[in-house]
Amino acid sequence: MTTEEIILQAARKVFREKGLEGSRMQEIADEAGINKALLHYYFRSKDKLFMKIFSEAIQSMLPSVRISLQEVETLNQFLSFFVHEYLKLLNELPWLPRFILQEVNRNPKLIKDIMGNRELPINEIDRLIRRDTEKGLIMPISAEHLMVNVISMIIFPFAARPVIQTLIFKDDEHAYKQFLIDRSEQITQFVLRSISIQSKP
Amino acid sequence: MTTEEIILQAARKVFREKGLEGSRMQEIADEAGINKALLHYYFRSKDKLFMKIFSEAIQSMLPSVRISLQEVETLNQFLSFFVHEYLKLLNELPWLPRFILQEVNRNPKLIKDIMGNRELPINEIDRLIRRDTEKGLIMPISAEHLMVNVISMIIFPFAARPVIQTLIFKDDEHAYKQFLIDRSEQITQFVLRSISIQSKP
DNA sequence: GTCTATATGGCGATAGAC
DNA sequence: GTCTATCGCCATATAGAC
Repeated sequence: MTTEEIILQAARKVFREKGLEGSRMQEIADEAGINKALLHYYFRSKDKLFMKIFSEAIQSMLPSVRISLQEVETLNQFLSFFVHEYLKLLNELPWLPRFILQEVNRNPKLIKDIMGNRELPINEIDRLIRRDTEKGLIMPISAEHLMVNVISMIIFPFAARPVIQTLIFKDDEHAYKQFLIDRSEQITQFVLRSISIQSKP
Repeated sequence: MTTEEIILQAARKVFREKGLEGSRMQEIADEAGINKALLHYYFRSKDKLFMKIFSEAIQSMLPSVRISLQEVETLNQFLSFFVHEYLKLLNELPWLPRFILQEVNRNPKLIKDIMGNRELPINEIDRLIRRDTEKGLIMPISAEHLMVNVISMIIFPFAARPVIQTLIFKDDEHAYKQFLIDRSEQITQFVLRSISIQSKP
């Protein structure tokens, strides 16, 4: 492994845990087992090194919605797929929402700089909704509110884990882990029940 | 207004926007129109001043759930009330979720120190659910998942405003404000449709 | 490329005059 | 109580030997 890659790995770990302002170049150097000056030799400044790590994170946070939209027939299929895939990602990278929100809130320009032209294909989702509404499969609903609802339920428990764990689970870590395991199933059911036209006994 | 209150007001503004590590004592002093040394005269240290501001914020974030639980007959009533009251609070203090999450994620001990024994009355909500389930009014659902769903949908658009505004609303601020106005109605409908037993044409 | 040593600046905090 | 001046520390960044 090259020195550059060793530095990046150390920087990832430290920046994730402490953010830009909370991290020290010395700590990154220690983590990488090298000297502080080498960091500047490879990346010129702390800000430049941070931006490398941060844009990596943003990239992995933008899920392949487009792909899933193309493979899908109904809104229900799309939503099940979206929830499942997104939660799979977050279970592998549970620190992602915290890291991104922390830095973006401190410096909102970061989003535009990095995300560039990416955005959620609201129009296509809206088309799916209307098609299924006309077929009598689902109730009409605003695409924006629907997607914000779904995304909120997926991400928030990761973004606010310490608060939720204390406030709702009385700091029972095991209960919280089980909660996260059930989450995919629970969100999907919750959303589909809300938009579906049902007639249950 | 006393000097102490002037300082507190300046500190609120600066800490809210930049967090503990992002704020400078000099900036607070400038904002208050006084000298840096006076801050230390009144509050000894930056940390002590910050904790004053932060615990204020936490207190206002804990809504009067208990009160609304006592005034309520059915789960539907409770949820409508809860969503409405919470969003009313956040519309007055939209910076609250960002501020709290930012600091809590950096230092998770803060929650326990400040919130002390407070927690969401999950057991009472669970009792409400079971009562209405037996009456055939609603479907059975986990109280934890239900409340996390509701809280997520309420808070997340405030906690992640910059991201959502860019990703979903293409930075159209007017559209985002209208979205927030509709939010209370939309969340309530979304939740009640999901848990209710319906038979619609 | 990698190190040691040092420059440079900024910040929290304190001393002490008024 | 409020100010000016300054201490002491720590963090980023650079100079320069190897």
